[in-house]
Amino acid sequence: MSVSDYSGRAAEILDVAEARMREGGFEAVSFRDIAAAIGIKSASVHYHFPHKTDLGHAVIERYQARFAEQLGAPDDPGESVAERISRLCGGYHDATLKEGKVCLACVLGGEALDLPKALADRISVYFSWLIDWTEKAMTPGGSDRPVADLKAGQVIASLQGAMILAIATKRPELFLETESWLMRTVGGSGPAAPRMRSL
Amino acid sequence: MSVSDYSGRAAEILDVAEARMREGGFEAVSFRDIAAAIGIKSASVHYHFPHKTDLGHAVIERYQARFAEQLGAPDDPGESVAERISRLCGGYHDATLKEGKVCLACVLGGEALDLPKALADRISVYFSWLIDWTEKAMTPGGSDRPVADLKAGQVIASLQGAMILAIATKRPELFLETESWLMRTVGGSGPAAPRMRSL
DNA sequence: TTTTCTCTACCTATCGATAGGTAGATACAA
DNA sequence: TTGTATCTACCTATCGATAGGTAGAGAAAA
Repeated sequence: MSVSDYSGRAAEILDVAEARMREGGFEAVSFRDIAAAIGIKSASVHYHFPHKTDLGHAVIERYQARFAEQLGAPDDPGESVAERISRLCGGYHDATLKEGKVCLACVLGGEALDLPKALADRISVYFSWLIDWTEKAMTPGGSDRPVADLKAGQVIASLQGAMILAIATKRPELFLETESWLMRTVGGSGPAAPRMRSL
Repeated sequence: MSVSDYSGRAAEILDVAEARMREGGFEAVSFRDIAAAIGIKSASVHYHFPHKTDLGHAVIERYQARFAEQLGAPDDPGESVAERISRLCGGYHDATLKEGKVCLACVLGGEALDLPKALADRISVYFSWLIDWTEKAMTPGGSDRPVADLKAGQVIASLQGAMILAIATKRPELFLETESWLMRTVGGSGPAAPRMRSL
């Protein structure tokens, strides 16, 4: 049982908090909003998450755990680089085009300088973890150096930046062009044929 | 006299508002904060900018005008692509490493879904303008198609994303690797030799 | 005298947070 | 089986702080 397994009310609260956070950042989350959305009182939200920082921290923690599960292992030798990068892009793709929202870390990263220190630190950890995953994912099994003349940080930066542009301008092609470019550039040289996702 | 020429109190107010906005987004700006920072009363801020949306709009307007001046013409035939892209990167470079803050559009873009409509629309216009500038800048004089297998939107997305990563993780190299990659990839094939900025 | 700017003195709404209480379930001993 | 205790999951009511915004007076320059 991980620290990020929530059920019942607590999970409902985190769902609403995460959605609000991805729309307007940490300051856009309010105990009253959450309570009203669920149909309880704000004091009950405080029962589950005493301080706002606790709530924010739990949201990020669960978010990363869920994404990690979705991404899977970055170093499974039975898998091609293309398959891994396809899963990475898929996460961003769904967030941008299906959910129509920017990813959590993107919003919080933008306002990191104004976040409670605990949250700013947690976001920093999230980014480092994701870059680390991507670097491993870009390294083909049996090799010791990543594919492509592109660092893992650049891959993540491209996805995040494209996501913001696409959402803010309501022009999904601004994300799609980055996604297909990444699949060509980073995912194109794995041992297995790139299995393109349906776009 | 442009709409973005402000002086005296109004300019002071915009300076503080812009700084706060770049740290914590639109919601982090408050009339009381601004007034206290300058040494006047919040009602006086309302005199210059009646509503918060007016203030936000003026900040973006002035921000774009200043950046446009810094970028110069994207189609001066006497200039290489490298020189133009170098100026573009330079703007982001200074914001990230000298000012230590994410750029304005980046923060506001992240919370675009929660912004007053007038501001969300204005940010969208800003992004479209910047992508347009970059597309022109990537097209060498006398040619009709851009240099490099990279669209203008991807260049901006990379810069913005790298900026967020660098600030949120306090790892400037995450920005620098994108900057030098862009100079190699996009700026490297202009008629004049790429004049590298001091990094 | 009119315009420009800043002031004092408010307003209402909302924020995160706390105190204190309660209904219901569970557990355990007499 | 009854009485006591404890825990969970909420509740109402309220706190001080802060948000954006307004009315009207005062000062100073044109």
